Amino acid sequence: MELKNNMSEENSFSEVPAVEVHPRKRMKREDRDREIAAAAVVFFAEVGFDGDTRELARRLGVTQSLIFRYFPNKAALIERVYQEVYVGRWNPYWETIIADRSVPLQDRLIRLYKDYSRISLTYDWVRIFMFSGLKGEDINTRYLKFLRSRILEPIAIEVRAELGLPSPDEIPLKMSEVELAWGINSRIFYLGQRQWIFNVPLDIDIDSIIEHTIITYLSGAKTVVPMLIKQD
Amino acid sequence: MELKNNMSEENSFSEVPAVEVHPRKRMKREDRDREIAAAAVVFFAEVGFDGDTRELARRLGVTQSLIFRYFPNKAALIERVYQEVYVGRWNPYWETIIADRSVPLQDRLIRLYKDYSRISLTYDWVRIFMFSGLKGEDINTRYLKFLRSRILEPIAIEVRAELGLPSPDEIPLKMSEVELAWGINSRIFYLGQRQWIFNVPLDIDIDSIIEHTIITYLSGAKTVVPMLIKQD
DNA sequence: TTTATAACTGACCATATGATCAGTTAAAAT
DNA sequence: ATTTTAACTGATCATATGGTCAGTTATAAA
Repeated sequence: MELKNNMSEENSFSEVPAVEVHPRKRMKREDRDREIAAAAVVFFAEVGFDGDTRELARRLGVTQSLIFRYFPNKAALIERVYQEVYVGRWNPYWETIIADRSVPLQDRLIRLYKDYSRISLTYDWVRIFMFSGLKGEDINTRYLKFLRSRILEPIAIEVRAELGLPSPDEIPLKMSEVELAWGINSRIFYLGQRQWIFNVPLDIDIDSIIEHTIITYLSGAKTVVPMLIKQD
Repeated sequence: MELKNNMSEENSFSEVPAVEVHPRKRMKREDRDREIAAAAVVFFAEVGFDGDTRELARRLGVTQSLIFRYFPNKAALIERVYQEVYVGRWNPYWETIIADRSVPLQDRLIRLYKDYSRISLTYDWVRIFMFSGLKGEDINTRYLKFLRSRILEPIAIEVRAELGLPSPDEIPLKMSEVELAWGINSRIFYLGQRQWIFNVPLDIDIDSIIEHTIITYLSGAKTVVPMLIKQD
């Protein structure tokens, strides 16, 4: 098997110009804007939000003052990075997979998390997420609340159905059932942290781990959830 | 129930003086040294290692220059913080709990992780761990390798015994079995991150979550591990 | 080819921060 | 009470960094 040489495609059209260091000198406002934003994501993911704007400019092959002609101040640039990463990379498709009862639940969850991990186990994503969290930004809080309502609670509901237990209309979802679903996400996210933050390699491939995680979760849910919904 | 007024104990002896802002002016070298180190842990946990030494000094009620009479430079102070947090808080007792087969495995694991979480789900611990990881320090890598050999592999071995499967002498531990045990830690650690970094409150108490986590893990292991050790 | 537009630069400012050191003073030794 | 020790301060330096702005120049319109 040989790698396709995509160098030959260089002069093809592209909506978002890749972050090249030696392109033409002057760019259209919109293009340069996107270029700076994209480079900022990578740069801040690497060094954190205390990263020097001069260094960012150097990587872009541009003066530092130019950055401040596109963004009023550093905070605005960081805000833009959040938009790119948190808002821009969410895929509504994930929400639809979960409820599709024509597919076995185990398969749905595996498919969901394999796809989700392609975004959220990225170097950029994992590190930006941690840097912004540690900075005390509330965007993380909002993201996780969103995740809870769009992914975790739906999963807990499907588990009820799968196990032939009463629907949430009859017995409302317990917090502990949702907590159990957090377990999946924590597992996945930790993989990203090991890879991109702690530098501890994963010994087996991510897709296998995801499969085991889902199987473990469902297996555990079968044991634990019936107990949980009986408690007052 | 009333709060005990411990103000009256103020002039009692104490080995390590608490971080008081208005104690006597001059301290013995050893005491001040410990005081600075302790304050540095809290301070850097809060704001990160880019935190200003002047601000740290202000919190100690001391001049900034004093800090540099106790530590040659900021890097040395940070190194000291690592010692306090990583080395100083490890409890060898954890390693002994696991192998005590007079107690059911489930109980051992629950006891282990309840105790472990009292340290590693601390505001200071969780945040220092992330800040140092993001800074690229290899102490995190070393810590996790240590954790793997002292906690996770032993757990995987006990699971083998519990399930009546061949011992590691006969069939060596698979990476995937250890990966499964990582699942427990990832779950626990994520709780800490939600609390102390992402500001997403835990809806139920940590001890319950730990119990569910262990039950889920063992339940999943029963399903998955026999599969794993059969693969080539 | 000339003109008009706006992308871009270079020099500069104000402030923040790690680090140094000569000198001060509380507290222990005499 | 006096001397000695060492904990501590205050002023200062060098550099790094966010941000500004007058002026330059590539590029497209005329």
